[in-house]
Amino acid sequence: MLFDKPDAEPDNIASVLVPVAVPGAYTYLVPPGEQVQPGTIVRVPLGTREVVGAVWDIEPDVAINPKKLKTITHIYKDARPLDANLRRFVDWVANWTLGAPGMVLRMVLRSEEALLPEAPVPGVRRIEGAEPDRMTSARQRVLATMEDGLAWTKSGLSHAAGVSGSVIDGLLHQGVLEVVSLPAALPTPPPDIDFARTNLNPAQRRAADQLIAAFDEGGSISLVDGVTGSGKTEVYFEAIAEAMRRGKQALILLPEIALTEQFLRRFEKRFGVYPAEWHSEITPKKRGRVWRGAASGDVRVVIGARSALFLPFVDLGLIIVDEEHDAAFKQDDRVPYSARDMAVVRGHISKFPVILASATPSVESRVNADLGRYRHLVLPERATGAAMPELHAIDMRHEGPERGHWIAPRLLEAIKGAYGDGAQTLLFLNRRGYAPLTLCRTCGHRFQCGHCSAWLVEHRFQKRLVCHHCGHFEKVPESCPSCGTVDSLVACGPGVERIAEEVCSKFPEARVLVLSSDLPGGPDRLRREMKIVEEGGADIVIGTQLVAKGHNFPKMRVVGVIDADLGLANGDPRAAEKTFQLLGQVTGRAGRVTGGGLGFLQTYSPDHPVISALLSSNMDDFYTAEIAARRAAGLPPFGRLAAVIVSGPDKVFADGYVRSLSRAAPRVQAVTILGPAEAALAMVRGRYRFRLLAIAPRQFDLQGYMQHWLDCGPKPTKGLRVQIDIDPQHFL
DNA sequence: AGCACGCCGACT
DNA sequence: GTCGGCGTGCTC
Repeated sequence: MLFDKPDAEPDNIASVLVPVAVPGAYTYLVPPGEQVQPGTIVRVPLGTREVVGAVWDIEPDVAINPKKLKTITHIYKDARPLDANLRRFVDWVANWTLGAPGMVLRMVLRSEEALLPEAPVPGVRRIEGAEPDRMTSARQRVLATMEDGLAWTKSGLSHAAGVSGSVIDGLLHQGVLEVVSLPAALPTPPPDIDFARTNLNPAQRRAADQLIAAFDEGGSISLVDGVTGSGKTEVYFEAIAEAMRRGKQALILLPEIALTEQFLRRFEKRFGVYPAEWHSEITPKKRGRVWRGAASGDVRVVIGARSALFLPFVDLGLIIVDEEHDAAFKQDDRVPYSARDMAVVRGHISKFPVILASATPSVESRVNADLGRYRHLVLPERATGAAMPELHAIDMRHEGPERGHWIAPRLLEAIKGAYGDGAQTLLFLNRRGYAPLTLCRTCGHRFQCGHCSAWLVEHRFQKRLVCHHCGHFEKVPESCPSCGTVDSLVACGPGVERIAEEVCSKFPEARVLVLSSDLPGGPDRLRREMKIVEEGGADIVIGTQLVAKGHNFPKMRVVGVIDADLGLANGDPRAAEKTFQLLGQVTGRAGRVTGGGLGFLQTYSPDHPVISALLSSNMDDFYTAEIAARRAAGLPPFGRLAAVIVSGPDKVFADGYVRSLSRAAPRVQAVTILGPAEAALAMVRGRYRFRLLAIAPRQFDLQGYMQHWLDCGPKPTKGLRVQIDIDPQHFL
């Protein structure tokens, strides 16, 4: 076929990545007289609408009829083109996740406001020589405040001079002041490297020095592995200071939940200002400012949730992933990625250091450290000098509480002691509601969710039976729906509400607080209540896993884990790891500032490697045992490939399926996690050992799918997501 | 007939 | 991801 459209000469066309799930870039005509380069952000027609995309380096692989080509409708000249490293990163992530590059680009271009320059702020300035008709004391104060001749915003001026806005309006009206345009405000002023130097203890100093030395290595990874309270944050703050000294920007990634006021205040204490924030709840206006600030270099330090990893930093020189073991770094929808792994990739591409920090590192990070791929920096002691809490097992087989109670006598004694001294106790049980299972005493009927076959959990405050899997709920009935007997329903096992009931009966005078995500009032109430605990406004706190994260409770002396075995046998190959991390974080809350914390683990299996490692306070015991256990179970070596695959079109259904599967066949284990194209390919090519641990909700030929993918290239398949948890180290 | 809903394919 | 087209099935 002959295409002879003279306009479609190569210099008039451009590859544009559009934010939709198509396999590659599309071709557009560049408007006459205009110029674009790779990275230029443009608006293009796509189907019936217009979308924002970016000019890309890759050539479209299908030649299309030049007559079909549409023309770029707008070039965002005020937005800095995305640099080559960021473009490589986008391509890399797309390849890794089997996703469309356009969908990854979409994560970069998530702020529409960012693409246009911010409207200048109106301000006022003194007109040289002009005087008001009458001088009043309010006018006097305004003019005195403006002595320096600089321009002010109206609100800033009225505040500074202590007058109302109408005084300024009056002066404007008289021609004494004029309206001028002020440049838009920065999202935050630059941090001051020398604002308040921290006194580091020798271990912290050594770690900080190594992090600083890492800047000369052009891209290396450090695992900062320190017990709760060891001052990891202060140590990596020194790396941030070093990045700034070298004129580089820094990014701190935190799991969403930990984006707390508390952390921002710590940053302010060291650097004099709050860092720029980036997370899902930031307002569009601020979002635009931070995006633009990152791209222009006006913003030097960003603290954000995982999506901050896709900001277009002009000169990024450091990424810190704090609480690197946290599952919140994994995105499960749209482009499934692990921000921790992709941070490592971004650092590798741009050749700058990446720091992973945790008191309970993930097994794969520990393995990478042991193998020498990561620099391993250990902070063995609390920075304050406070001792680590003394942990004790309470063997429920021998010293458990009486029937129908859940707190063992020894733990009760400890609570009593702390309460008597005015110190706080935390009781941890990772189970919301009153009781996890309700059954009929007469006929044995068990309340089950009609959607997903999980047990319905009684929530006594709300008078409901709730499915914790799919959110389905129903009223607690008066009589058994199966045999009709009235008053025959019995609650089995404890939830936090039931523990609270027991605590209240044993300590009727104590101030008892339940911290659970499902209580009415939402995040605001939780934030308030966390603050109450922090300030000592509660004596006994009963909490689910949300007490494990982010917050620091300085007055907590005793921590009691009601059921330390919970979660150890739930069919997830990471069960031991997750439990270790959770209990490690929770028990770390004890005695963090006030010396001599006490921890109790109520357990039926005190010899389980997770429990005994926690008791020995030697974290290495856990990693050694866990690595050996996974080897023995035939799981592939870490960093090669762990696990599996599959969630179906309906994730709830898939989860329910996996649960019932592991109940029916305890040896079948399942995980759903994130993963890479290369791993899938390697799997098909037989380069890696793997074991299929879970099965898709429907009969699914994984091997066949992968082969097809190999033969025909990536093809989005409806209703299927391939998710493999693998460490990108092998592919860098 | 008229419309709500779901599935499918195209989008340069 | 988003839209339009088209089929199915149900209601005014």
